[in-house]
Amino acid sequence: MSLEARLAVLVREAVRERYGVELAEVHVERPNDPTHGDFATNVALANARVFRRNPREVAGTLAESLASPIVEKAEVAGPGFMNFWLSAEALWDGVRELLEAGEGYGRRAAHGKPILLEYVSVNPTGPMTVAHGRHAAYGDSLARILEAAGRRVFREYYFNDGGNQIRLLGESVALRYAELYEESWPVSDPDALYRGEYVREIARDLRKEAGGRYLQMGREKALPEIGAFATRWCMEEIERTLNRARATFDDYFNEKSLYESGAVEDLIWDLKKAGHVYESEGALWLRSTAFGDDKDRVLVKSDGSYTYMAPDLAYHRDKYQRGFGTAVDVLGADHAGYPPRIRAGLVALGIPEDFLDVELVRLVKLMREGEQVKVSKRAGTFVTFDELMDEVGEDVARYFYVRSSHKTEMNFDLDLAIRQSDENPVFYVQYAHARIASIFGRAGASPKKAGEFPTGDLAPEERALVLELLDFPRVVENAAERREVHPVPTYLETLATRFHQFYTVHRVLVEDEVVRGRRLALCAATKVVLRAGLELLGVEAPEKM
RNA sequence: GCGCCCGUAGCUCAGCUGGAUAGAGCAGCGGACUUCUAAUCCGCAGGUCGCAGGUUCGAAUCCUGCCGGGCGUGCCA
Repeated sequence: MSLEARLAVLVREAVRERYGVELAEVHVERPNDPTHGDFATNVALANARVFRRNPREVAGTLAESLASPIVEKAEVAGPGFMNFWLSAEALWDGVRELLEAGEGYGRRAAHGKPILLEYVSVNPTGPMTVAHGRHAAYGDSLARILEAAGRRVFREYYFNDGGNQIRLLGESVALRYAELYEESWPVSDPDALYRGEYVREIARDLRKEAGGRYLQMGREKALPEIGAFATRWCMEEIERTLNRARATFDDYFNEKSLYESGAVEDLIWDLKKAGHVYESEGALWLRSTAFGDDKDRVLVKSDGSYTYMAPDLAYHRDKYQRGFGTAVDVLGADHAGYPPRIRAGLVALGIPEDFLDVELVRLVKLMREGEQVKVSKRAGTFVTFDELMDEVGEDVARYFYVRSSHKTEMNFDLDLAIRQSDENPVFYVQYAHARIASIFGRAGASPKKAGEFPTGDLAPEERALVLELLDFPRVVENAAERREVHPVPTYLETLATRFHQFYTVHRVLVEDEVVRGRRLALCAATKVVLRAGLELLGVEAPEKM
C-alpha cells in the first residue's frame, strides 16, 4: 500500500474514533512546499460542515490522536491543514520494497478485461511523417504505461491497401516507372498524384525487381500489380520506421478482411433487422441521430459502394466481439467528427457507449526559421519521421513527442530541435542514470546487493529523493487512468532533479559503511525507477554518457 | 451559424481533476569543479494564469458570458 493510502486510513480511523463519522474520501497529497511536511490532508477543511467546528480545532484533535509508527510528527497548519512528517523507518521500508521489486516496481499484476489499443494506422501510401511520429510515440508509450498499470493491452494497426488512395499511388509510381524507360503512362488526374521523392524510389525498385515487364503488358492489367508493389513497399518502410522508433504491434488488421469475411455485409444486415437504417435518395442511412449523433450518416452510397463508415463500424464491432472490454483509438485531431458517429453506430448494435475511448492527438505544427512549414504528402513537401530520427536520434525524438500532452497542439521547431538536441531534457534524465551507473562501477558493488538494510535519519535531500521515488507507482496509475503519457517525463525530470541535488550535496562513496550503504541504496533505488520510467517511454537508460 | 478542444514567464510546456507564496526546461544575468561524470548544482530576474462576472472558508482548476486561435460540421478517409 502506498504511503498516501496508509495515511488516509489512519486519518479515517482517527475521524471515526473522535467524531464517530465515516468519511467517504480522505484526500492525502504531497505539498509543494517541503516545510509543509511530507504529506498533507485537508480533511478538517473539506468536511468543516460535517464537523461543525473550527477546522483548526478539528485538525488539532486529529493530529493528537494519530498514533502510528509511520508518522513521526503531525501538526496543524494554515487554515486547518494537517501536515505529516513520516518516520525514517517508514521511508526505508518503502525503499526496501522498491529494491525488492526491482524492475517490477510500479508494475501491477494484470487485471480486468483486455484493452484493444489501435494507433498509427496510416495507410501505406508513403513514408511516415513527423505527425505520424507523434502518434507512434504516444501510442506505444501509452501501451507500455497501461501494461505497467496492470491493463492487458493488445496493440493493433488498422490499414487499408485498396481503394482510391492506393490506385493513385499506383498511378504515381507507374508514371515514374515509365519515365525510367522514357515512356509515358496515362493517368486519370495529374494533379492528384503523389509527388514525393519516395515515388521515384519505388519506381526504381520496381524496375530492379521486374524490369520492363509492366510496360509490355496492358496498362490496365499492370496497374493493380504496380499498386500492390507500391503498397507493400510503403508498408515495409513504415514497419521499418516503427521498428526503429521501438513502437510495436501485436497485429496488423487489414480492412479488406472485413469484406472477405462478410463482416461488412453482416453489419448492414443486422442494422436493417434492428430497424436502425432507412433508404433515402438511393442511399442507405444509419439513423445515428437516435443515438446522439448530430445527423444521420450514409452507410451505402447511391452507387452501391460503402462509405468508410461501414467497414469502420464493422471493424469496431469486431473488436467488441473479440472480447475486448475497451477499444482505445488513437486518432488525429482532424478526425474529431468521428467518435460521435462511430459510437452512435456501436450503440445501435447494442454495444455499451463507453466501449470506445477515442484519444485525439493534436497536429504537429512544423516550424522552420520561425515560419510554418506547409506539409502535404501529395505535394511531397513533408519531413519524414526517419529524417527526424536521423537528425536528433531516437531517444530525443520519442521524448520530445511525449513531453507535452497529446491534447495540445505542438510547435515543432526543427532548427531548434536539432540545434538544442544537446540540451534536450531527455539527457538530463539519462545523465542521472549514467551518473549512478558510474558510482556503482567505482563502488564495485551491484545495485541489487547495495544497502540491503538501510536505516538511519535522512538528510533533507535524501528525504525529498525517497518521497519522489515512492511516488512512481501513483504516477503510472494516474497516467494510465487519464490516458496521458506526459506525466511520466514530467515525473522523471523531477526525480532527476532530486537525484542531482542529492548527489551534489552528499558524497556516496564514503568510508562510513552505514552511511555508504544507505546512500548506495538510494542510488540503486533511483536507478531502478529511472530505468523503469524511461522504459515506459521507449527511451534508453545509458550506463555511460 | 452550431458542436468540441485550447489560451499559464520572452519561447516550449507542467500544475497531481478545489488548497497554503502558480512551477520546470530553454533563453538572460551572477556564482560553484585538487574530491563518486560540471550533459550538474546554487542564486537573481521574469506572471492582470485571455477578459468579465458567479459558486465558497479557498478558483489557473468548477459554472455563465464575451475575446482570440484550432478542429469538426462530406453519399472523402
